[in-house]
Amino acid sequence: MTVDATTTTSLSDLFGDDPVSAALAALIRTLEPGDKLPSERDLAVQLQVSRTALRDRLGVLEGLGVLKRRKGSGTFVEQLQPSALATALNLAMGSSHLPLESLESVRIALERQAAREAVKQSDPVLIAYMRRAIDTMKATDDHREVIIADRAFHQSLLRAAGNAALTFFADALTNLLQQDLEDRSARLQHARLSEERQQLVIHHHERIYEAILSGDADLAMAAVDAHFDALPAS
Amino acid sequence: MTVDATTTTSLSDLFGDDPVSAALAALIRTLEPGDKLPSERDLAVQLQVSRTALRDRLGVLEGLGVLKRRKGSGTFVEQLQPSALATALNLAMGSSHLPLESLESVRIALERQAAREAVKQSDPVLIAYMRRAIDTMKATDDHREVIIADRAFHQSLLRAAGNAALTFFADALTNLLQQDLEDRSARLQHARLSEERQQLVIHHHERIYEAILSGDADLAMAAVDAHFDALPAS
DNA sequence: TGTATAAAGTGGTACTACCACTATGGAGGC
DNA sequence: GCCTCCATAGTGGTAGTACCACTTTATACA
Repeated sequence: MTVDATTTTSLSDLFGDDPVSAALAALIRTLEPGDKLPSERDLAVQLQVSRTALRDRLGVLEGLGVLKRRKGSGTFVEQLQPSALATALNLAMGSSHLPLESLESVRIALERQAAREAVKQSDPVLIAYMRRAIDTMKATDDHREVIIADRAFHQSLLRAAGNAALTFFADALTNLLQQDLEDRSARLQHARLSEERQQLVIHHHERIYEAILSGDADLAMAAVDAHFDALPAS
Repeated sequence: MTVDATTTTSLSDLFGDDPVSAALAALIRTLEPGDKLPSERDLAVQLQVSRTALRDRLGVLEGLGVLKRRKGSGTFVEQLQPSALATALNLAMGSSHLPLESLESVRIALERQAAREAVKQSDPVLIAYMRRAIDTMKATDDHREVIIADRAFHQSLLRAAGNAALTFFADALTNLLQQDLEDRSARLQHARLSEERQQLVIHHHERIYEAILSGDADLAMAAVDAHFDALPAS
């Protein structure tokens, strides 16, 4: 990554004038997800701060989603988890801003882009997952399986783009929107699609799938838009 | 996904079986951004935990970006800050995953969506900001002002959508990409646009602006795509 | 060789004392 | 009456200790 020697700048900028957080950030940069950090006691000595202060920063970094402390085991570098972002967004939604519709709009934007990049990527294996999700939905009429297949299709679409950031944000939003759904209708039967509606969904998915196969990025994006325009919150 | 009926509430799910975090989350939900939380000493008594444990959770929530502790003043509910997300993403980038290009691709997706919604929103005041940014870039040849005007245009476009989530994510990405730029070329003169290139940017901005004014959402999105296709990382 | 148990190591909590900073309000001057 | 200054109470931040609960590892035993 950054090799310039003068890099006191951006690191300290990230955490203001806090040298401990900056040192931790630098340490994390040298590690891979899954790696274990030194013990809090060792790290406190190494950074010349008390364990109390160290733990405070570790907590912040855990909140950011880049660390995970496991009781009895140690502290590990986490692959940034979409769920962490979802948690933050969930709290933000409660505090009035970030309305639900605006989040759904972001999700549409991400899927539209995913369709575009899936065309360029053109990975037959990943695209095959989309095919299978469509076929699954065609084959069943159990409303739970239908919903699962629906989600599988959209998830496959995102994966087919082969874009880590796209997947990350989309997962976070899915996570969040699902949390919200469970909140509002805990027991209310998962809104089951009518037979007619289900056929419409399949039709739209087919169109998206075929557009991606055809190699026409604009057509693929249009197909995604048509899907969400016709079936909001699908 | 897990559909267990035992879902007491999503609150407890959010923080596992940690009652302290759940209680804090519930408290935060009842407050507005800017509101002050009880002092740590009071809150610790109220939640029946030590100040140590309480501070640990407060640190996590601060990392999530929903709280801000100010020395000497108190702890306040924050409007979820894009910069917090940017910090997390920045660390994630260092850890190999989430490559820069994938993040830029998300930004494009968001701006494309912004153009689409700006058409629907059609707020003359917000659109006027775009106009002004274009005119500013036309009028100056100072490379710093050009860059500022460029950013102003894109920011105006995002704002014109009138979509909080869109703005939030875009700001986070802008924040992040800018941090990264400063990292790599700290002293390297801000890549100044050639005269030719500047004219091209202006042309593209004009096309986006006019498309939004015309009310054609598809045209607006196409204009955004044309912009980024011709001028990556602009 | 395999299993059970002990030991070492880890993060989590509690409590205390103190520091540095901020805001508040009252005393003094104008 | 009004403003300035400053002591003071209140706040988050840090340090250090001791201990707990859990996990992992090493050891002893069968």
